[in-house]
Amino acid sequence: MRPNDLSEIHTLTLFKKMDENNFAAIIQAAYLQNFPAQVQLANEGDDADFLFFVIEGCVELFAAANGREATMAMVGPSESFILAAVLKDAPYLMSARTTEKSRVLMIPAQNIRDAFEKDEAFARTIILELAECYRTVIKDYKNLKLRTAVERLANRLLEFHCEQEETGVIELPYDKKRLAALLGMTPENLSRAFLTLKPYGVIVRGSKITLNDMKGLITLAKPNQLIDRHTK
Amino acid sequence: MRPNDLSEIHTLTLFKKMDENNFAAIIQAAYLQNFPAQVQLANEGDDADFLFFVIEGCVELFAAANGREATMAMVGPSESFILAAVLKDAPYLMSARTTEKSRVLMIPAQNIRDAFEKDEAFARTIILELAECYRTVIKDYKNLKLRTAVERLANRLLEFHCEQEETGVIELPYDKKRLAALLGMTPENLSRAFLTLKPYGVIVRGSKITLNDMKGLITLAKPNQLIDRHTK
DNA sequence: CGACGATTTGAATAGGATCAATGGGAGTGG
DNA sequence: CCACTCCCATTGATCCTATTCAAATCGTCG
Repeated sequence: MRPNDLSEIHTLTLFKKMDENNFAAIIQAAYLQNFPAQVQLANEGDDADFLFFVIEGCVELFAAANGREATMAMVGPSESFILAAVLKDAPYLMSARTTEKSRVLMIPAQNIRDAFEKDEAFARTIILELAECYRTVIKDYKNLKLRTAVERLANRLLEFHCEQEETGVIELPYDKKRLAALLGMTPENLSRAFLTLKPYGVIVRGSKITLNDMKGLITLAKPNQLIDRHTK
Repeated sequence: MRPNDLSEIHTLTLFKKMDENNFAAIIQAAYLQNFPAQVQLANEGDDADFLFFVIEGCVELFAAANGREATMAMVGPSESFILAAVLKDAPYLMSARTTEKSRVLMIPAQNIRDAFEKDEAFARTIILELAECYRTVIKDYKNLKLRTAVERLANRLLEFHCEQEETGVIELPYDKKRLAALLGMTPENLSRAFLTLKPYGVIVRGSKITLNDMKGLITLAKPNQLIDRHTK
């Protein structure tokens, strides 16, 4: 592992306040790997062998049952995934795959559990991280239960806008197929939802989306602090 | 607070391994109250003032937006709710109301946060509790995304059956309106879903449900360890 | 008994899903 | 550089599920 990588990893929320020795032990056991797109990193139902962090790139969390598949979340740089399974030493509830070329940190689950036994500060940090993850899922769940497909799309566009430069132009961070799955609809339906948003100043050209009527779009979307990540 | 109540509370997962002094401090600050049905205990958006435990009865967690309302979960005896908001000192993401006469333990949020700072064993217990809550929501989310309404109902019936005596007869623990909301459908649709299950041996009489064809029902429901609470 | 809310049933509608077919880029190989 | 191919995305048509609105029925509690 290069020193550069190491210092970057040390700035991850989960490790910031960690005791140096424990951090060193974890790093020693960890793998930092580059993966191409479409590599499956974890498989629903398997025992939790690793805790993962996306360092660069993007990972899709998904689940399958009854011949259907659903995208549960997209994980971006500096975010971890499947922390709960690792802590509980339980099977993964979701599978994970890269959606693009990605650099991923993998820490053996046992090392995480050891550290959490030994290192009090680490345990407290984990709590806050877990609590945040929990609240995020609750928000996603509310989003799905309380909004129509078009509303979900509108709010997602507003989130992308906030995450990016707020220039009025968005670049979709992954393809529309995945966006559709994430929003809980089919690709066909996503296309139609974009059409529905046209009167609200939403212009689609490939993966570039232009928002010409923020006010109108916001009126339609009714973003909500208790559902959406972005504050406004 | 009566000694009986006290010992019962001490057996709650969260407090079992807690240091006696810290436990005493928390109990001293706590309120154990009886509420009639339909009392709202927490309000979405308010700051988290209390951590709640249902001791007896039942509490509905719900959320509202855009003129719609969604039931998120039902909380039964010995279970806590809104732990994450309390730990993060953040606004509640859900509201809570009793659905029947209930006995509820309320612990001021600050006392929980203090204990979590001081008591290492408590902090570790909280992690496992939080991780479990997290996994539960993920399961609920998968349930909603991967199953049709009828499948959700069938699996819920199987869960009730496991929670109760497995005698082939279920007593619904709350009214059908709420069951429908929990399953993400309208009451009308729930009625129709019950009709759909008739060929699978599901007989409805008021709040009593008879399951005459477990095998058939299970074939339809396809219960799944990675979604449902009951194991089989 | 009467009133009210809960539940069921019926009919019409809307929102999404599915199936089928077409258009459009991005990458490959000549 | 261009043609080809493949996959993604769009569009159209149809189907199906679930919601909505309306009305009847059932049950429970005063």
